[in-house]
Amino acid sequence: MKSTDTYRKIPRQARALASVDAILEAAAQILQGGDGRFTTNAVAERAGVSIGTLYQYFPDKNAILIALARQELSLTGSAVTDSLSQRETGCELDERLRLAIRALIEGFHGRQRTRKALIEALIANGLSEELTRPVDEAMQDILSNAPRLPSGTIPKVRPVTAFVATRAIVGTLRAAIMEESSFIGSPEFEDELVRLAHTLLDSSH
Amino acid sequence: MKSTDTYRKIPRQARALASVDAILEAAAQILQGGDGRFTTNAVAERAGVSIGTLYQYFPDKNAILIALARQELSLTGSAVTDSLSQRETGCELDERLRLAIRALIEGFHGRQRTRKALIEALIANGLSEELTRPVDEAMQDILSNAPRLPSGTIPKVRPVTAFVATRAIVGTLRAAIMEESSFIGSPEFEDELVRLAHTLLDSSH
Amino acid sequence: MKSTDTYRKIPRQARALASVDAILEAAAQILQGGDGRFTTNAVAERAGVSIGTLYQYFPDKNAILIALARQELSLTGSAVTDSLSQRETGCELDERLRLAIRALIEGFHGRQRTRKALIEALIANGLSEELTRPVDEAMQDILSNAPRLPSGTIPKVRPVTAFVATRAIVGTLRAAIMEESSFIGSPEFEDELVRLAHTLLDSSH
Amino acid sequence: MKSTDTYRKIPRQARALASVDAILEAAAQILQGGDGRFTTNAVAERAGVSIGTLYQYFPDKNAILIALARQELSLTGSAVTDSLSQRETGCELDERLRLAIRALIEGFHGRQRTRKALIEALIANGLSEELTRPVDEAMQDILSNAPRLPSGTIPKVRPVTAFVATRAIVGTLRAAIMEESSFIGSPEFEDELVRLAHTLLDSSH
DNA sequence: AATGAATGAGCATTCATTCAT
DNA sequence: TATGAATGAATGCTCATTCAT
Repeated sequence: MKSTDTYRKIPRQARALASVDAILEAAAQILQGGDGRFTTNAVAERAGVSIGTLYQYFPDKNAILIALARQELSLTGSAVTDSLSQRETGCELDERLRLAIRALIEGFHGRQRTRKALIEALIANGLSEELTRPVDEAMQDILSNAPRLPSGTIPKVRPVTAFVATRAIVGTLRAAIMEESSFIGSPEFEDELVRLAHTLLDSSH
Repeated sequence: MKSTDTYRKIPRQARALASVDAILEAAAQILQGGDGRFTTNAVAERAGVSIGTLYQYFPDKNAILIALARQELSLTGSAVTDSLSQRETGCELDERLRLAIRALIEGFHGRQRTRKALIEALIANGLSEELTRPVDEAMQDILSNAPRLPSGTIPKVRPVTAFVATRAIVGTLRAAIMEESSFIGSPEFEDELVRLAHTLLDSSH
Repeated sequence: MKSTDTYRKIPRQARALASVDAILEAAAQILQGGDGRFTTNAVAERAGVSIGTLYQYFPDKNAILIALARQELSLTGSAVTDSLSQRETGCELDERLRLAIRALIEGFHGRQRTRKALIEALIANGLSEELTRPVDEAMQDILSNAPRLPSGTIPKVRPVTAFVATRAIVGTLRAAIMEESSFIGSPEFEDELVRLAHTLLDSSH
Repeated sequence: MKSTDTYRKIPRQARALASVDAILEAAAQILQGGDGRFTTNAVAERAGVSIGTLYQYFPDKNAILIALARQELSLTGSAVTDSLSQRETGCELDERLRLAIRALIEGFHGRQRTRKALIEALIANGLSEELTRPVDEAMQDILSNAPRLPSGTIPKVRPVTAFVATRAIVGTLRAAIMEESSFIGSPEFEDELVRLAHTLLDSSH
């Protein structure tokens, strides 16, 4: 039922690349539509591609979902770790943290309806781990490569703490998306999340 | 698309009540099974009841899911608000908060696999709001009936803060369940959540 | 599939009669409603009677339909033949014919929606002969007991002619009902049908 | 409830056309069979086609019925109007009328059992208007394009008259089919209908 | 007699996937 | 490579009818 390989064949030619892109874009659009119409045939049709071609590049329906999820969420993870691993001297810890949170919010912000549908679709197809994995990886990354405190010491963060902190933040963001909350764009929302994030670092005291 | 009424007819005879219970129990078991076998026919069969009987009490498939969700999660919400609204003199704020968190964790704790599957099924069937609603109601409840601070003043909690706080806690719990994390039973987990919860009350400073 | 006996048991007690009446009335009402909700359970419920009781008096669903059809259409046939067989001297043939047509129209006129639904239901349940039979019987009746012409001779009407004449008239009425035509109440409509009926008698020239 | 579009997709390949034909032919045969077995699965099976293929070309069960009805009755309407609109000089009015009636009868004549079942099926599925529509259109056509009288004047036919005339004729034909009457093939039957039809034209006197 | 809970065969429809062209 | 016709297992749901109470 689960597809381990995302792509059936690596598309080499320009034409093939265009097809894959069209398929993913079509998938995103249909997801955005919101009606329960996310079928392989519908995706192919919207992509202007035959259903046969679709199956040339994706072994099954889930593969499309996974590919789309990776595309949509990859920025997110890297943006956060990038922000956190910045080592420019002038950059205060507080500021770096805020930037990371901001990157995270922005990552989740765009194409909100698509993301909501994507999350639902992933879960509906038994691929919820596909959602938690990147979060966990980011967390591991942060833990092993944590930003130094002003004192220069590396904070010792317990696994539980890390778990709760990451899930709390991502869970809040996910809830905001799923409930189509208008908070998500506001500065107060960012403030609250930053405050939440401090929990992570303050726990080492 | 959505089923507003959970039950089609109120069961009067003992026989009927037994049927409804059997159906819900069968639903829980099948969900627990984890295969994508949650079909009305499968539920009826496992309940030892005909498909017709099933539909005598539930207007459609979703209604079963909703009824099960309410049964499984109702304790949760009320347990929390009960804990929070305790006004025994000797009971410190900290203690009350901890009790509320504990109630929440315990509500989510039992039958973990069933709950995970239930959550997935609710989302897969477009009923994700059924998950957020009780949380939101609890939040409203807390907001309008907040525990007094030691000083005797009622803390003014902004909506954003309340939103973030509730979603952070529930999001963490949900993640713990979905990832089948072993943290969920540990005291440290509870500690971390309590610390998180303080964020809500401390925001009025 | 077809029910030859309309009633399972002849209701003797007042209570039983009331039940039967209630059931037929409920059936008529539901038919009138027009939504495809004509189910035995729905009829029983509307009649304020249990489904078991319904089956005490009607062997199957079709029996209800047939009983209702006979009740609704019996007047029609007899009214026509009554009109046609009047032998009062002062009554001109033309006048008698008009009265017969009028009786027919009036028979079809009331409870138009119910009749339409009844016709549809009868056909849908393979009971279309239940509709044609009374017409045919009336025709036989007329043929063997035709009104005398002014000259005192009995007109010789060929079977084909009788067939066409009766079907033309009833067919027109039925169409008017099925199409919910507003013509059905107008005097011109009556005039036209009378003219049509003359075909029958004039054919013997 | 009603299917406005008869076809879901227009068949392009020869294979597809063959499928559609097979489905319609199978539908006709099953209808002819007379058992209440007109199910989509039965049609597909008899057509030697998978149920999926059936639904590729027909949006729902009713669409099959409608398509079949149009195929079976289309000739009818056009044949009549063709006959009526003939303007060859040598052709008398009487003759043209007779030809029209003959076309109508022939249209209804063939495959009598299929037609009976088709009519029943249309009505049973709430598509009775599908039966009256072509008649009404033909009537409108005749009204606006009536054959000239010998005198050269265009007869003014009142709507009621047209209604009664068309319904009388079609109603008679329908009755003949539904009752499986043997009259339908006889010359006398045609004569009677022609006489009936004269009613329409003679009404302008 | 009346009740109403239970039954289950049966049906319309969907959609991921294949494969001949 | 691309196409799209074909597949068919699978599913949600209805409703006439029975029978224990």
